[in-house]
Amino acid sequence: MKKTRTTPSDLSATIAKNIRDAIVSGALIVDERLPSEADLSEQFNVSRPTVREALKRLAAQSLIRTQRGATGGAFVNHISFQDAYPQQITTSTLLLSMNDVSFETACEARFALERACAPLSAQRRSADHLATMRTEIFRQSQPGLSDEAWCASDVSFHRALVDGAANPVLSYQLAGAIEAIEPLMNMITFTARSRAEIIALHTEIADGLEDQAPDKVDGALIALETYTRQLAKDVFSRQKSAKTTT
Amino acid sequence: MKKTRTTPSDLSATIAKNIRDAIVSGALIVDERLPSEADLSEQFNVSRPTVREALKRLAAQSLIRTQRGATGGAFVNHISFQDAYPQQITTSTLLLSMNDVSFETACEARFALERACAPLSAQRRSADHLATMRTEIFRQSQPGLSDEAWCASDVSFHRALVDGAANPVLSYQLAGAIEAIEPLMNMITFTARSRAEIIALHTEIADGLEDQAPDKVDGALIALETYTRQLAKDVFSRQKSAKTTT
DNA sequence: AAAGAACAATTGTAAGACAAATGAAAAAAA
DNA sequence: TTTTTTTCATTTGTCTTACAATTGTTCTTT
Repeated sequence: MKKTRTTPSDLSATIAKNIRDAIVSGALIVDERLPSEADLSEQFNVSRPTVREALKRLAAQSLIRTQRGATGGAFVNHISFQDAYPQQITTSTLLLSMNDVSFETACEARFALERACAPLSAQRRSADHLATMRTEIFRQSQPGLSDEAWCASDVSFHRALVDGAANPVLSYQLAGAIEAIEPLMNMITFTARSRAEIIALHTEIADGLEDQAPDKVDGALIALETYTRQLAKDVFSRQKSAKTTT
Repeated sequence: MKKTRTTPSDLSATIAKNIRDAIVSGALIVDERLPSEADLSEQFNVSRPTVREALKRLAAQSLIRTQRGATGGAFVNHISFQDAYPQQITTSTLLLSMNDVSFETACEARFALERACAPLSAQRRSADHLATMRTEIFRQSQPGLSDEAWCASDVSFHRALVDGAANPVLSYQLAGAIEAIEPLMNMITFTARSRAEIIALHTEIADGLEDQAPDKVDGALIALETYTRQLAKDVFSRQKSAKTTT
């Protein structure tokens, strides 16, 4: 071994970490302008392309934004919950698809989190949230609704429930769980019969929230979870038997 | 306007999105090798530095890893929950610090999520989880414990609770919530008196889990939330009065 | 004084070069 | 023949230089 090699021979990663730490620790505050790429390359003793690679890493995490022109540069980004949603969803989706998470596990997590929101939502939900849920229930009852549209409506319904809790931290956390699991849900809610059952439970949930009756909502969510898991079990066993007969 | 300008004049972002979509959609599978940077720059008709900026964006999201050498290149990464934790925590931390999330809101979310895990944990917690919790409680009872060590121990305790639910999706979601809120918690748990109270509640939680008594755990968590919020209120009002007298 | 033109600063992109790593193939030695 | 060494080709990591595009500022002209 020639050198101690504390650096992982990846300057752009090192520089990115350096700047990221400065942002997280508060040394760089929101909307503050970073030194220009030329200045940074001098400070860190690297070339401009290397600095740029580091900045792109940070941009990928929405930590900075860049602007061209005379007064341009890289600025510390204000990360809103809105901005963080897509990243959260992308990561959650990949985590589920790459780690052999069973439907059971994903479903359990999703409903556990959603049930955590329900009491708060029953307490605070606005007329808007209730209206959204009623609208989505109506949409779901339309016979011609495509599977994709059904799923989108289902997501909207449950997001309204979660948003009703009026806690952005919860909404953010739940967004990943609900949206990432939706593709898995797609497979099991395509028959008219299951739709009718789910609509009935959705109605019970909306009623419970309107009446500010957390127990009623909780019961409906438990029923919905049970029903969903039963449907999934049926679908999977049917797939298996179809495979053996072929 | 000269052009339609669908491209935001940010080639590396466009290329990154292109490849990211291929990964998320499953067109590129785990451990598959991407074309070399030279090939990619030909395919996308851009220079190699631009391709590299795109790849660094993906690397920042842990979507790919790169390797030098003859058989090297960029490979689609297998994202484990373990890998995703730090990103989740970084993002959550910044979201809290940048969005004026009140302590009340953060605290409410954290305990709502944790209480969602508690029944599952009471059902499935292993001896290991219980042992970890007992160990941390013991550590917390040591008089000389620094504030930092106390907080770290507190995090370990609650993570053991959450991990006891044996649901990686829940553990992942909670990691962000618990760890990101910890800095806020730091401010309020520094007196011996509050430590003693918290240790008592921790013990109640551990007992409840050991006895597989979810209601007992839930009660203790509610008490802990109430106590924490009361402490926070006291600290803030004291800060305010200190400010006015100065 | 107002409008327009030139200017300067900064990021975005390109091209070419060399260094470093690394596996594979070829050559040499046992 | 088998093992070790050497060479080599491929690929990423980094640097240098250059130019294009954008945009606020300053100067000039009307």
